[in-house]
Amino acid sequence: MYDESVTTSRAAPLGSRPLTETSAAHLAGVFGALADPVRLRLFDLVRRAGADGICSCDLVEPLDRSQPTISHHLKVLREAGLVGSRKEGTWVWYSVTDDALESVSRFVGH
Amino acid sequence: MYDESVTTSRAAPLGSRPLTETSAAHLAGVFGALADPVRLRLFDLVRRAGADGICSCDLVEPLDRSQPTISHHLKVLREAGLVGSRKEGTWVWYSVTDDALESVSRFVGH
DNA sequence: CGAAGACTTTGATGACCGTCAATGTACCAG
DNA sequence: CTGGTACATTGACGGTCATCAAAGTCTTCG
Repeated sequence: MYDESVTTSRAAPLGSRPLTETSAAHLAGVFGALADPVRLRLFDLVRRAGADGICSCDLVEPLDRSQPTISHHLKVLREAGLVGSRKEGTWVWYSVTDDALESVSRFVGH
Repeated sequence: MYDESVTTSRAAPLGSRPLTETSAAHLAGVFGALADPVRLRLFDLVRRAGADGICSCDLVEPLDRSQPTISHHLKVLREAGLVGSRKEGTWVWYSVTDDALESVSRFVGH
């Protein structure tokens, strides 16, 4: 069984070279960080918080996961360069960093 | 140990609602399809082939994986809506479909 | 028909992932 | 110091994934 709906039009970034093995690995890492529903919604919530960021404590309940699980996912997002964290007293504020998203944006092409 | 480099500026798509559980699952699926180095380079090669597409037989050698493995990865990309296939005689031509990439593009926000 | 080529599917294996309970660590209030 | 709060880390468990060899399905050609 084959898919016959093959309508293509989007061009690859012209003038650029095919993905090298290492840059593919890096990009795949970023995509991997976004390849989980919980992390996606987590990232979405953080992004909506804007420059001020959002407290980690406000991310547990809306996602209906245990606190260690949220902590784990935030770590993954942080290590992928998608979010940054700032400790303030007892709690931690998260906000997005544009670096990783820009790699994605450059790959998908506008 | 905390990451102190928190420079945020990218705004979330204004006027849109937080990601629902189902749309997050769908998007995560697309990201998951791109979360592997081999699949990323595979997709990159297909995209570079343009509207004509590229024969599956020309995708095995440059990625240095067994032919069944390439076939498997192409299936993942196809089921994610990232590429389409067209059978022609004995062999199969792959080309990109913009649908899935546009979901990504809309999410990352230009 | 029979052989060969191009893919796909199956089965097996080792690695990785999401999740939570339990525990650990840092900070604040009294 | 004691208790409580906000996170992070550890350890364990079940599930999924990438990979290949082997076998199966089509299709073309003689």
